[in-house]
Amino acid sequence: MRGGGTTRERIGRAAMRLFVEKGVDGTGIRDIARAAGLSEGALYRHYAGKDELVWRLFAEGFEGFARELERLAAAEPRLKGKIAAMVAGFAALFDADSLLFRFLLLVQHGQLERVGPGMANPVETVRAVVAQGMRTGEIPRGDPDLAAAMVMGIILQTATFKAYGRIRRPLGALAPTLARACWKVLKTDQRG
Amino acid sequence: MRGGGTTRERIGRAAMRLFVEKGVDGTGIRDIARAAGLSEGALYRHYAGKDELVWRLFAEGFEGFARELERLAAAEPRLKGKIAAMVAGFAALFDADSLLFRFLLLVQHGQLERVGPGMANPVETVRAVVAQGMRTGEIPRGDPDLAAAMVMGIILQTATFKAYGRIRRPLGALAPTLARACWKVLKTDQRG
Amino acid sequence: MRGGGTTRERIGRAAMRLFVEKGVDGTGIRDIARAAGLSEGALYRHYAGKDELVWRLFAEGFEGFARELERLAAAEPRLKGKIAAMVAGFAALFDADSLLFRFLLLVQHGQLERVGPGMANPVETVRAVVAQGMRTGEIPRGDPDLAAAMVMGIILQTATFKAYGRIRRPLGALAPTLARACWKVLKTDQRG
Amino acid sequence: MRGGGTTRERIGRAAMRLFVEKGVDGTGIRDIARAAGLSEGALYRHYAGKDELVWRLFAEGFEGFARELERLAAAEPRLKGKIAAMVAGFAALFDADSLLFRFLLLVQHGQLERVGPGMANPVETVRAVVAQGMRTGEIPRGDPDLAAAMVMGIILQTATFKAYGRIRRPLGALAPTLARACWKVLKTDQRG
DNA sequence: TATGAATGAGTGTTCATTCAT
DNA sequence: TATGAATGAACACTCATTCAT
Repeated sequence: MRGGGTTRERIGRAAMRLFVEKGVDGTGIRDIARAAGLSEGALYRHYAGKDELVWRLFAEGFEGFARELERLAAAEPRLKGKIAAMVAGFAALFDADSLLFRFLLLVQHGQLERVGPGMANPVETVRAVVAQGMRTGEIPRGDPDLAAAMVMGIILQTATFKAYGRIRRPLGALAPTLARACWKVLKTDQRG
Repeated sequence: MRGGGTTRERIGRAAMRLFVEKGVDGTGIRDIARAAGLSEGALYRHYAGKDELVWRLFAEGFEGFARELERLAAAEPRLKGKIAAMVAGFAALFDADSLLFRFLLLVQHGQLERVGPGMANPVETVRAVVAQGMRTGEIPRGDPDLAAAMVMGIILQTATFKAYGRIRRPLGALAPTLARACWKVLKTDQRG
Repeated sequence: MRGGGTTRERIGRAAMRLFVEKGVDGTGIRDIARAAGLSEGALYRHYAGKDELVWRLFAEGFEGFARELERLAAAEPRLKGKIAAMVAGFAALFDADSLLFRFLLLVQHGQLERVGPGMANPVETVRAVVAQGMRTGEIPRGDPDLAAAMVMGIILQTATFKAYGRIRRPLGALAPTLARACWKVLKTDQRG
Repeated sequence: MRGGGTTRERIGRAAMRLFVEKGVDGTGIRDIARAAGLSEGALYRHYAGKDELVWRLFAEGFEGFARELERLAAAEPRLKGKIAAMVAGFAALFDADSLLFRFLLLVQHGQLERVGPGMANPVETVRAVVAQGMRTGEIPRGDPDLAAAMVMGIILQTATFKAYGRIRRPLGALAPTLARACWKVLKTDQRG
């Protein structure tokens, strides 16, 4: 077991890096095995197949992050604080593990249909927080999906620009600005 | 030449539909040829290959839409109007041709590196409008990329939610709300 | 198209020969393609896959032979003649195309479950002729499956010995002897 | 050592069952190891490899049964009795251990070339008994291989039908009928 | 003796592209 | 211009066997 962690983890990180660099379809089992330092056949001791590998990496990151978001939001009593905490959470994930963040962005559209209703989900978490804020009157009533979309868009598109190098500062440094922007958007009345 | 338009156009639309439905890598030349009503070999009379087909479809849509955005922004004298017009332009494209919009969203990350600096580009258009607004003092100074990211995010994530069925109204109906949200975000001071 | 017949037929004969020589599992698509003088990929233009190739070869031979047996039996008015004609039919198939005969013997156990009830079937043909003979009183009543088993066994085991080289004469020369043996077996009372 | 017998025997029985169910090529070492309750590597302490495992199972059953047949035939003074005893021996093996019988039927064609001339062999035993009967004048002279083929066919095809469920009674109950049929066949003059 | 990770050659199959017709 | 058979390299995956522990 060269490198840190278990063989399974080594495979996972190598795969994630390649997926982000070359795309999932552009990355072969051979590439992953070579990058992880073992043979193709050995890989199947640790993951049932390529689809399963992609799914496991996605599901673990997706659900883990969703739970972190839930925790952060729950620790704040009021909506404004919850939004700020969640934005900071997104930024922290990106800064701490931008590979994982970019991987999640990359593969989400192919994996979301496998996300069952019982699985923790960052989108649902944001939507739920926003919807609750509408019920408590902290923000104007409106379509919570639309509100969640705008908040998510502010965060994720900024992360995308960062990933492309259009933005140089760490997202953590931008989190207060992003949070303020999200808050203003949420305070906006959705009616004409 | 069954169906409207030239053979080349028929191929393009058939391919675009399949790419959106099954992904670019999940769609074979044979699928496209069958859907367009010709043989595999004949397809190569119209496009040099699969990569070229993807690129042409992307480049035409991308550049065409960028020029439309430029036109819409140029027709408005002041920043607020430019933003509203561009948001309405995004919404109109989605409502008029959601297949093209979703195709552009889908393949952009694989194609952006082929977009040269001389090519019209919606992202650059938005960025340029925002940067000009900062120079004229219509909005506070700050990082124009960050501002453009937030504006693009509000629009594109809403379109994504719409594509997933999370939002049911046509984007045209939401455009005023989205424009107002964008404007508030742009008016936000980026400094802590 | 080197060699006689269509490419599809060339593939079929090459495959059949290899299957008999090395077994179905021992024969790879690569072997078949090489023996048929084309590339692996091209083979899939003609057969959907290896299983399909085996099945088509089996089904065509199996059903074709069953119909020939039916025809031969139907041309004789009495049971003794039907049995003799069918035995001669088996022998003629072996002598004319021992490759096909041996192929059918080889793969039958893997393919019989795909043989639907609507498909002509040599075993059922023999069984039906025997059962009819029991009804007409030409042979003693008994279990028609047992009677058919003994008749088939006399024929097929002799063919097997011939295939192994234990028997040197062509089966056609042995057919009268085999038919006589079958007839004696059928005349035997199955009761203690 | 769970279950009866040695580990080696447990492996052998598990393998034999899987071979009959799924075919030799369709059964992997991992399947066998799992079914026998040990690991893949451990299996190699007991058998040199898969081919060796198949061969040992075949050779033991084949030779053991041949010797049993020899014993049964030797205990009878006259040909008719020898034939009846051997038929009963086949039936008894099938009824007592149909797994072994079906395994022998299944793999014989792949293994017969490894059967050396010094090895006891049911086919040779039957042939020798028949040939001796021809010499003693108990049955008409003729090709002993042809006679042996017909006798073997009557028995083995009936066993095959039994294995497929076409025949429901135990073979032991059919043995007298089969023996009578064999005897009639042997009494038949092979000349036109 | 037993384990199961690792190997490396092998499997059937797919695919973008070419080309004779 | 159109066809579709052919190519050849790639693909994900399986397997019998070995070996460090």
